[in-house]
Amino acid sequence: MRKLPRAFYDRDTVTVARELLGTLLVHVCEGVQRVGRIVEVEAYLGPHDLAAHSSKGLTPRTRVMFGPPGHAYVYMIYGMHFCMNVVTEHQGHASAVLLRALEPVHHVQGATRGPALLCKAMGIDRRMNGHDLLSDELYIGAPRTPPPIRIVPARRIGVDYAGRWAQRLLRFYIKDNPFVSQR
DNA sequence: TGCACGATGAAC
DNA sequence: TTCATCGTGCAC
Repeated sequence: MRKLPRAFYDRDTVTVARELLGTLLVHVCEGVQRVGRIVEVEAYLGPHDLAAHSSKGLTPRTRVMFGPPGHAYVYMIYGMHFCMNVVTEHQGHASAVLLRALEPVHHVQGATRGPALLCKAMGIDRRMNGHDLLSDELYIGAPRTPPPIRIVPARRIGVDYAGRWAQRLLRFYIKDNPFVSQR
């Protein structure tokens, strides 16, 4: 499988978010290669985006978002779940794409509709925070023959506190795909 | 040093 | 609609 190069991530975050749809997330964990097709994502544009964690500035938690593109930003939410992002754009821009739902492809067990369920099913936790996505353990690949897809823009989930930023259509999912999260 | 709250999910 | 559960960021 063709591993997405650094240059893929080092672009406009909305472009990266849209083009991530249909690609394959791969995590090799304890000898097991888990693969899932990305079917739903959200773009977080940077410190000016009040829904983005990086809007709090450079802190120990948001450090990875401020780093170079093509790395995993994994954080704990509600004291019990993990969510995975892909860092985008050049160093210091502090933007990322949240992976919200997967379609199981290989060695994926359990529900994958929702950012925390996705991480659980793929075996991704805080240990993967800051991990390079050009590594052999965790990466995203392009399918050889990507099927045509229709992309639907929507409001991001759970960011009502972000004022007008909550209204922006920065969530994207594959139309009619049954693995897109409900809500 | 304390405290309110969250890019969620599941149960009721 | 409520709750589980804890790291973060910010107030004091």
